[in-house]
Amino acid sequence: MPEGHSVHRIARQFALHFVGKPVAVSSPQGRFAEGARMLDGHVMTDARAVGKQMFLEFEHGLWLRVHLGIYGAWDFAGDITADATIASANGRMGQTNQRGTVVGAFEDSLSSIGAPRRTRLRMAEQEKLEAPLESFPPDPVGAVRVRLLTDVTCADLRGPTACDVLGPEEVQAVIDKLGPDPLVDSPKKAEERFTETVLRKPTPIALLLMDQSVVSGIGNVYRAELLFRARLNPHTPGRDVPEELVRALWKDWSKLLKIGVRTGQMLTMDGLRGKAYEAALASRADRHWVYHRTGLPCRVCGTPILMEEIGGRKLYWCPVCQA
DNA sequence: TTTGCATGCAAAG
DNA sequence: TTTGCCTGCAAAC
Repeated sequence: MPEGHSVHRIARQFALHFVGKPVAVSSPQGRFAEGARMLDGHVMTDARAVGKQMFLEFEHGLWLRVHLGIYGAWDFAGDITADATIASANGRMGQTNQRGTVVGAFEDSLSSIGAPRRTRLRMAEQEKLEAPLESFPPDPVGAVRVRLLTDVTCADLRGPTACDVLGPEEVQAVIDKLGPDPLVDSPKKAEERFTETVLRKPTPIALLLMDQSVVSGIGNVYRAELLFRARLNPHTPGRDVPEELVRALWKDWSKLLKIGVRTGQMLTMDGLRGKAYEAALASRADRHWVYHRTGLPCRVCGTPILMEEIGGRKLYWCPVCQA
C-alpha cells in the first residue's frame, strides 16, 4: 500500500489534470453509484492529501475522500504527468551525477522530463508506466469503484478501503483526527505537536509511529527505517525517548517524505555512494536498512535482523544497533 | 499454475 | 478481535 509519499503524488496528479475542469463521475463496479451521482458533472476545485488520505473538492461544496488501504490503486490514462516514473521505466535511475547521491540522480532525470504526456500510469504501492493507450477512455478493467473523467484524462480507483462523499464539516472532522503531516502543517507547530504527544505516552515508539493520530503518513516501511536511522529500540515507551531524539525522528520523517514525494520511491538509504546506491535503485531488496531483511546481516554491524509482530504488523530491526 | 502475502484501514462481531 | 477490501507480486509448486 502507498505510504504518505504516494498519496501526495496522487493528489498532485489531480491538482495538475483535474482541478478546474468538469468531471464525469461514475462507478463501473456499481458500489459507488450513489456517491458518483452526487459528484457527476461538477468542476473539481481542490485536491489535497493529508497523511494517507486524499480529498477532492467539487464546486458545489462536496468532497470525495479516498483511502487506498493495503491494495487500493489509482490508474491514470490519457494526459497525465509521469516524472520520476519515466526514469524508473527506462532504466536511467541508476545514473550517477557529480554529487553522487541517490536523490541527485533522480533530480537529473527529472530535469528533462515531467511534461504531461498521453500515456497510462498506475499509482499504487509502486508506480508503473503501462502500455500506451489504444482508445480513450479505456474500458474499465476489474472492479473499478470510481471513474473520474475529463475530456483528456481518466482516473480509475480500485480496491480502496475508504471512499465516501463528505461535506466540508465532515472533511474537517476527519482531518482533525489525523496527526501532523510534514507537507501540510507548519514545520514548527507540527514538530511541537508530535513531540508533545510522543512524550506523553507509555506506548512503544514503534506503535506510535504507525498511529495516524500521532503522525500522518508513516507506514510499515518508513516505520522500520526511521527507527533504525535513529538507532532507537522499537519497544521504547514514547515518554522514555529523549526529547531531542523525538524531534530528530520528526525531522527525519519530514526529510524522507520529501524525498519520497520527489522521487516516487521510498528511498531510506539516502547518502549512499557508488555501487551501493545503484544497487538500492535497481532492487527493492537492496533499498532499505532493515525492512524485509529478516535474518540477513545488519548493514552496519552484521547482526541478523530480527522480525517480530507488533500491533498486527511486522516489525524489522537490529537488536544491536537499536539496543 | 497456484498460493500466500502485502507499504492499512473500517466495519462487523 | 476478526473480516472485508478483492489487487499485484513473488515464491512455491
